[in-house]
Amino acid sequence: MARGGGLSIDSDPTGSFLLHNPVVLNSFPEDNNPKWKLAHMDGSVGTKRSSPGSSIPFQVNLNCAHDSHRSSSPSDDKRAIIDEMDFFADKKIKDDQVVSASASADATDKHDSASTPLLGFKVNTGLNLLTTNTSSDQSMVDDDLSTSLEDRRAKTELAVLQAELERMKVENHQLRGMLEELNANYSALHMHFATVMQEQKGGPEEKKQTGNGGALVPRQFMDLGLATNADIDEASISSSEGRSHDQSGSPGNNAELVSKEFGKRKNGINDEGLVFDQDKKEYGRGVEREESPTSQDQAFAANKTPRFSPPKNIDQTEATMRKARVSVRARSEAPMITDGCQWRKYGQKMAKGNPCPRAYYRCTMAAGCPVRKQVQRCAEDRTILITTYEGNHSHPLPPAAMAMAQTTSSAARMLLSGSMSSTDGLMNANFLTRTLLPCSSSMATISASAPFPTVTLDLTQSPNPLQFPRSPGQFQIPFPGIPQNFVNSPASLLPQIFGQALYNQSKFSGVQMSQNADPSQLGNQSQQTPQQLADSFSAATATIAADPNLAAALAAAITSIFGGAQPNTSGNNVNLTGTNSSNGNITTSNSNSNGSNKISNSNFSGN
DNA sequence: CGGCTTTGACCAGCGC
DNA sequence: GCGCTGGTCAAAGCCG
Repeated sequence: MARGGGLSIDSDPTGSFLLHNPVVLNSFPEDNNPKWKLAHMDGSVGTKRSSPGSSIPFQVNLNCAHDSHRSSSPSDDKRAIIDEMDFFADKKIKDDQVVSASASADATDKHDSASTPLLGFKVNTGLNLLTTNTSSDQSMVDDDLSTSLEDRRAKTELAVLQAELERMKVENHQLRGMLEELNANYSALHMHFATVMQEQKGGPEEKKQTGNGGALVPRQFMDLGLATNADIDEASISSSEGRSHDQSGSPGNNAELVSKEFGKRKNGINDEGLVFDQDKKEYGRGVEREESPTSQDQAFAANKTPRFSPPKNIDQTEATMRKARVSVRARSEAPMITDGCQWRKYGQKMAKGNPCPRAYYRCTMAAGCPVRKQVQRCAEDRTILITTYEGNHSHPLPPAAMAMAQTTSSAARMLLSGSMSSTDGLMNANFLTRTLLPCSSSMATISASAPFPTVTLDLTQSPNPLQFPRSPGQFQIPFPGIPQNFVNSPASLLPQIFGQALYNQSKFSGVQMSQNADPSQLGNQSQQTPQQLADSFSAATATIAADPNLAAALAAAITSIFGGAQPNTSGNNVNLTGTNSSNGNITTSNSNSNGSNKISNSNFSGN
């Protein structure tokens, strides 16, 4: 975390992430800049067709009006330039004028062949009215035609840039306003939730809600659904910091132990169902446990909206989530995808049916963090890296790590909340499909038949609505367009973008599910659980996320803002780290590892 | 020297 | 019960 650096995307202190981009637009002439790709992901970026020599790359277009030019070939530059100018000019200058103007400019420098004459043309068609030096421009015409054109172009560019800057400022203000409103709403909602909780209960829960210095601080999204447990976890860690971490027990399971006790205290649930015991293969019975006749099921029988029968369900979800897995498939040459967390490899095994070894990592950002991940290359396509996450972090996360944590947490919750609502895994998948489908192109797969509930987020698929499930019983949910080259990028920003998108959508799905389950519950505010409240708030976020123009900007900004509530996140900066940057990501040199316990002839140079 | 990786060993679950 | 497999442990070695 302290080793941040390398590739990063910074929001400004106010969290105006996307709108900050125009400032640096001219700094990345090539498309391999992550910022650039990021901007393209959400469809909010209109064009990247400016010639390298042009200094007017208006890539960021929140109006998303020029997407069609994204793939413009060089031959389309003429029209593309016209579109650029459409930012400020009245719509549609006649094409024939454009052609004639550009034809006369063929003799100019190749880099400027598109922009120079067109800009000059633009000046003549009135854009120059935006400048304050029109008269001087005209005087220059008398002296030297070429010099005049140059100056005109420069001044026009200046005017255009100034106008664009102004526009961006306005949009920035608007977005800031929206974010502030969202923030205020969130705080109000959180306060209301705390009040309700205090009214309903007292004692430990009350203390938990205000346990962080007594003040209610907006938590990051990831914690919303699990606020109580998360608080407990943090309290556990902080209270045990003084003593050495005892690995002789169940290593890394302070959180689980506390969670268990918390569960017992609150629910009186039998340990058998909720104990998270690493020594007993904590991932082995996730689904089965759901079916055991515990008090939870009785509650379910009495109340068909298990998600909202308060804390006990949250506990159960939490416990089950430790068994749920979120698998991310992405093309990457790197040994691991960058998720912002710090990992320590603790094992490597050959898995059946895959010549590539499977590496086991555990989060080392905090002693006792239960989160683990497995990294393995796909047997069929070794360019695909499969990373499987388990558990929830029991410690504050750096901004760069929050996205993936949110992703896994949300996906797991989404899956598990579905399984809690219905014993039919198909419903969950269909539900997920329904709720996540609207803006999608990458895919997610739910495996109901796995030993533990697993959500596979497949970012290797090209957008194709006709894709079929990879295997029976699996369902694929596309995700917002993530360019292939983006995923391929070793400095992939995938976690941030994807994580936020999924998170927002998953939250939204939670709301939908709640509505489907029992609409009457929604009217009863006083009985809302943290999950409900979080879902309600997140529904708004999801709605925003559905807007391709604002999704990325708001997602990043919201993440940065709420992430700022985390103790270890200074300010609202969002640092998206690339593969080579930081946050202590292990860059395992697994290329030297034969990596087999009992099979030693693998020369696979991956994880 | 501390942190990390490597890797053989161990354990538990599961199917036959 | 046995073998297979997945998951984890922990000693040894490496590295900065």
